[in-house]
Amino acid sequence: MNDDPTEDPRAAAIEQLERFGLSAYAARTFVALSSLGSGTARDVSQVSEVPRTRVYDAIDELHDRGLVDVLQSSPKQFWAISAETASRSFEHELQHRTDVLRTALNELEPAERRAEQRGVWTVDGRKAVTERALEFFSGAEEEIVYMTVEGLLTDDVIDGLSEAAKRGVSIKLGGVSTDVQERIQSDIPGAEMFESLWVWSDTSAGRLTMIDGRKTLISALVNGEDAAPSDARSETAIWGEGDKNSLVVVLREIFTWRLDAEDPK
Amino acid sequence: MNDDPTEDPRAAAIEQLERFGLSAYAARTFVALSSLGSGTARDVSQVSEVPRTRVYDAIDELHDRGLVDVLQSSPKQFWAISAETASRSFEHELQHRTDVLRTALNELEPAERRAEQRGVWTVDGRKAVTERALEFFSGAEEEIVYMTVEGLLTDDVIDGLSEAAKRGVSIKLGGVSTDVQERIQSDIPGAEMFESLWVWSDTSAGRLTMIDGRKTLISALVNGEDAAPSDARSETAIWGEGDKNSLVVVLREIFTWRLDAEDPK
DNA sequence: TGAATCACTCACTCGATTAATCACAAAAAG
DNA sequence: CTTTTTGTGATTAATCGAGTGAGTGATTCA
Repeated sequence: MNDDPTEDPRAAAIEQLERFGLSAYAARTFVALSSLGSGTARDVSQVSEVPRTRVYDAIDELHDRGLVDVLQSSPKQFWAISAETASRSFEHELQHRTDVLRTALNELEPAERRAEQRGVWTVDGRKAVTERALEFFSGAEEEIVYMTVEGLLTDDVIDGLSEAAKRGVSIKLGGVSTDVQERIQSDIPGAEMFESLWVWSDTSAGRLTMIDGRKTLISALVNGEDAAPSDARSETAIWGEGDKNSLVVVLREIFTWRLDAEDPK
Repeated sequence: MNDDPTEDPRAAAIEQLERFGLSAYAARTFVALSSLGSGTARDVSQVSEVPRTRVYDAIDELHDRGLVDVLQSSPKQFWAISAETASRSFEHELQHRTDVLRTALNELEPAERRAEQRGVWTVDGRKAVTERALEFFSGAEEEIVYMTVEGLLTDDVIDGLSEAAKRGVSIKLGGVSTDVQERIQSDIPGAEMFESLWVWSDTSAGRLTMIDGRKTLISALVNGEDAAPSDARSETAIWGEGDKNSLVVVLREIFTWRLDAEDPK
């Protein structure tokens, strides 16, 4: 995947257009026309490497989508709408489609989702794990304990915690270096800090959180299968829910013991 | 296409998920799991009509995307993230991807886009035509003449005109029935109304606009190839740009003649 | 006016992706 | 211990789209 559009804008644009549902020819044709402004099938074919005879189909596709206008002459001339207009057009369409998806999924979602869970679920990938943690935060009612290595206390996590704090949830944060604590104190006024419970600098340590004493998530940083020793470490996590959930029971034991020891009421 | 997600939410959700890049199996599996909350491969297979042996691959795909968590037991249990979380996830991803597309296209776009155009370009489809008209509006510097049948004076058009008016562009509006004029006067304070230049109620009439006397667009309402006599009439338009553009020349003649006659300075 | 080039449409082949089926080993259940 | 169920892997079938080529009509240049 090409994530940096400034490096190879051509390839990046083509990739996105294809993934947005355009055919390969249509995508390359549009990109060619975008940099050309306007031109004939021949022009397009030369810069896009699309067979000239197929440019016409591609143009049809683009014209149907409103991305290209056609000048009826011989040879035909094609004109691409501006980058801004095209982007807005896709933005609107996709926004609309996510709305459709949202209402459809809400429509079929069962009223009650899992009250008590036995066993331990797995989540992989940093994004997914963060997402799950945030979801847990938003369901918190009384207390959130969150212990983490530095790198995983990202802005969205802080936002989530601060949201919960505003609702009156008490926040207990562990594993935060002293120099970052200042900032946290301003972002999440009520947050209570505590020292790491163990040697948290262990290379594979990730995060560990407990919500209202009945929902927990614990993660570790791992190197992907491709044993690249780079710092592109992904994250894998397990979580459990419910008062009698085994993972919850164990972690609750540890947490209450340590927290009480540190902060004796 | 299924545009009404409340009618058949299953089909609507599946379609969107597929178009967002999931395989057919993965889409149907996720939808099944969403309505189930959680379940085994067998459960999923029964409600989704996905072959049981293929559910596992589908789950892999979904797990990689962070849409499904897996409980390692026998039989394995699968759990779908909530409708809201899933929708947000897609929303973020697509937002990011349109941003990538936008910067990539801007990167490629030539500095100067067509100064003078010979010939007449075509645009089809109401959305595309409106889009083009709005683009023209945003490029206006002095004057916009816009003549239209009632149905085509939509909110986005009014917004576009009002934006231009704020920049100091003078607006001349034609074909607006007296009862709607009131509202226009409040939305676009400086707008100047004029009577239709001809029998504008002609069934196939669409809209007609001229920007700064050097850019014009004229449209007609047409029935699609599928000769359904319903009111689902689409729109087809032609436009031209440049002082010497033939379409521009002709329309400018008509407009200045009629406008001067009506509004003698 | 005629020849030659060019533009466009249409029909077809090939290859890749993916849906779908089947066979088999491992694990639970009775 | 037998029987059913679960999970993995391999294999086939079908679908879609990229790529190619033939053929017709238009345009240009001699």
